[in-house]
Amino acid sequence: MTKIKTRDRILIASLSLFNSLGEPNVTTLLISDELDISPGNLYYHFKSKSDIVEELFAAFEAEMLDLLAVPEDVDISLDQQSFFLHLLFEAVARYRFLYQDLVNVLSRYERLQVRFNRLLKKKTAAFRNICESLRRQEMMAIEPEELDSLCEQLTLTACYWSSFDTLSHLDDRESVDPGRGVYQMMHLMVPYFVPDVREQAKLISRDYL
Amino acid sequence: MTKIKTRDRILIASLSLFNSLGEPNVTTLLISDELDISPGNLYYHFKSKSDIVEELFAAFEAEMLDLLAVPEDVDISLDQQSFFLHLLFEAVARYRFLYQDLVNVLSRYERLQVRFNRLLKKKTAAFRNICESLRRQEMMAIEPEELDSLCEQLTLTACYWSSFDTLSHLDDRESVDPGRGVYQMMHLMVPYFVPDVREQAKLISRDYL
DNA sequence: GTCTATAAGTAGATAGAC
DNA sequence: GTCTATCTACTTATAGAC
Repeated sequence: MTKIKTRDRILIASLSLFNSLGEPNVTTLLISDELDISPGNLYYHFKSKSDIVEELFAAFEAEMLDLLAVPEDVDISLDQQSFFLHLLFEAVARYRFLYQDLVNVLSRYERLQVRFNRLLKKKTAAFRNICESLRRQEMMAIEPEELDSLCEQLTLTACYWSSFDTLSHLDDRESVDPGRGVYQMMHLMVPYFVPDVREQAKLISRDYL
Repeated sequence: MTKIKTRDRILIASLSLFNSLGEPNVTTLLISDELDISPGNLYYHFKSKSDIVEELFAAFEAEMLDLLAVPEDVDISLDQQSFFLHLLFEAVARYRFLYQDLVNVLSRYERLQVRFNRLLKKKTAAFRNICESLRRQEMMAIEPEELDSLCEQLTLTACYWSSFDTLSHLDDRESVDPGRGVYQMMHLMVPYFVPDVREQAKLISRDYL
């Protein structure tokens, strides 16, 4: 029986509530209620609600920066690539409250805007790295203009897939399955793979359905 | 000098404020302030804030249903298709407040959920119609599995492009250029066009940059 | 560290005069 | 139709006892 510190319990409960109800709909009172602690106690650990949000964002940011540190000039296999996508979608899903009401959240916590944008840029850059690696290995054939468009599209999809997916079942917002997202991302790249690789990629992608 | 009724002025101002500040950040007081009328006056015309939101949604819904009534079994040209996309992005941009904080808005105005989902389904169906028309004309070559994935991707992009685009410049949220969105949508389809059409589509798409 | 009590501010909405 | 004044409810945050 490990005893989790109250401070951490607050973070965990907040993340869970934010994800299922949307950050703007979660009050500090609701968080403390959920944990059976007093609101005063919550404010002993965090001087404001925005501190909680910012600390959760920092955790997300750290995870993403770690994940997105894709080395250049390395040969990436299809399996590594789909695994990367899987981890990416998993991380986004765990902090999906950020994306569900993105404009609202970013406008109320202005300090996050720059950092969020930096993550977006890194994401696009990571996709570009991957595509260029695949091209060097002659697995992918794509023109520069198409590559730009594809990488933007991959970034957009990485951001919004899970929100888009939850739209279909807004009633139960607890569970999110990252699989369809990975499938969709793979299928964005499929047309640009050379024929052999294309079939292989389709096979891999189907595992994610 | 036409005199616009106060009721309509409220709708217009609300839409504008919702789009630029995000619906949750716009209070009824702010709306009445913007119009130099009293909050009481606003509540004379609308019995609640949600009435304003729902009336704006109804207008959006009507526009979309009109636009999405794509006839089946009709030959669609590339130009018609890109024009359709243009109109679609324009409509979405004009009501972008709905998409910017979609989960939040739909969870606070529950009655909109079903209707929004219906629009989403119609959107996907419209894209499917278009693609199948292009396939019948032998302009597009695509397998069933790819078609499913493509139509979903088109729907996702139609929903979120303008939100995604505003992320880059969150400071000035007044103007939104639908062009890039159309370009991006065209480029999703480009790989599936037959070679001749592909070049033509690329040319058309560049006009939207 | 945790509680209770409460302050301070803001939102949506109503009542009643003009 | 429009205004002023006001109510109620809720949210964030603080003070001070245990």
